[in-house]
Amino acid sequence: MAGATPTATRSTGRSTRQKAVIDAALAEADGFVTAQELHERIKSQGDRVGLATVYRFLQTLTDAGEIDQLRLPDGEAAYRRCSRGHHHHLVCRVCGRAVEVEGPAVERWAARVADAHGFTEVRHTVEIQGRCADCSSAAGRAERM
Amino acid sequence: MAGATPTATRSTGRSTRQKAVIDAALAEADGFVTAQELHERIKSQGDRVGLATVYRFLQTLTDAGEIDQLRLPDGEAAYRRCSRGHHHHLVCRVCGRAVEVEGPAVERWAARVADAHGFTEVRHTVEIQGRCADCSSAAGRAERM
DNA sequence: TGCTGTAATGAGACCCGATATCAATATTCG
DNA sequence: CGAATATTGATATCGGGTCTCATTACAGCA
Repeated sequence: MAGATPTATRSTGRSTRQKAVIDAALAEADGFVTAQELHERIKSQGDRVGLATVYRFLQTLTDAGEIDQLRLPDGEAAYRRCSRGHHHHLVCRVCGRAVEVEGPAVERWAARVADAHGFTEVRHTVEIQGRCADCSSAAGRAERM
Repeated sequence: MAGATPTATRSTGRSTRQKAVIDAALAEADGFVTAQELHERIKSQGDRVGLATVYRFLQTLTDAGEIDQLRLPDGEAAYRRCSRGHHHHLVCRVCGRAVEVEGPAVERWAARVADAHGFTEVRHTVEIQGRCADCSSAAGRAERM
């Protein structure tokens, strides 16, 4: 654990202790984490980083394209280190578990459709929500209010 | 056991003037609208419906599957009347013009991906944003402020 | 190496979307 | 018609996320 990543200097501004901590916590986090969760995680590690800084750095990383941001069903933002370039997410609306999926077909479709309508500088958002296997087999529709 | 919830048709409850107004406003709105926009729209029509009621009814309709709820990039919730015909939108990020597009290929892709991961009760959201032909030929960088 | 300009930090105020509260009101049904 | 109760709505409240601004720390320069 002590093996703090050397934190390579990125194009995200000056190198600071806080950025290194956030970066490491993000790396350790398996799956998606919200800014608040990340903040808690850091605190429980004994480190101290302001919540605002967590939000700021996550935003910076998102802008730099180094992490991926998505919205949980309730609108809260979640982040994850994105391994590859462009991909989409399949999110369980019950437990929030997310799976990264790729869709070359979708990319082509989007590009084709946009082009056909004369649109440029195109970006698209694809979110698939459902109920994952675990949440389906379990008492899925126990209570619904 | 216990009295199996009749559940029959837990429609949208009693019929009230407010629900009719919201429903009508939702029908007039072409594309997506947020709860607040809908509330404003209703007020400017001379009708009076509480904001809480707008939120409540939109939630009810969403639960009943009569409208679709999606999240705007900033996390705000937007709603759209869910017509039997499923389609998506191509939106110009400059002038806001929207074009309805269909994508059978995307539907199949989404279904296949979800199935491959064991997800059920799947729904998906696809939004394509770009700069339309008019806004491309015109001023280049008129980013919003 | 020490100094200095400036980006970065952080505690808390603040913003705003969404929900909860609860008395008053409207709707449905016997 | 009148009772039972679902619904409404003004407002309080909640919570995620951003902004402010004095303080701190990084990095380049002499």
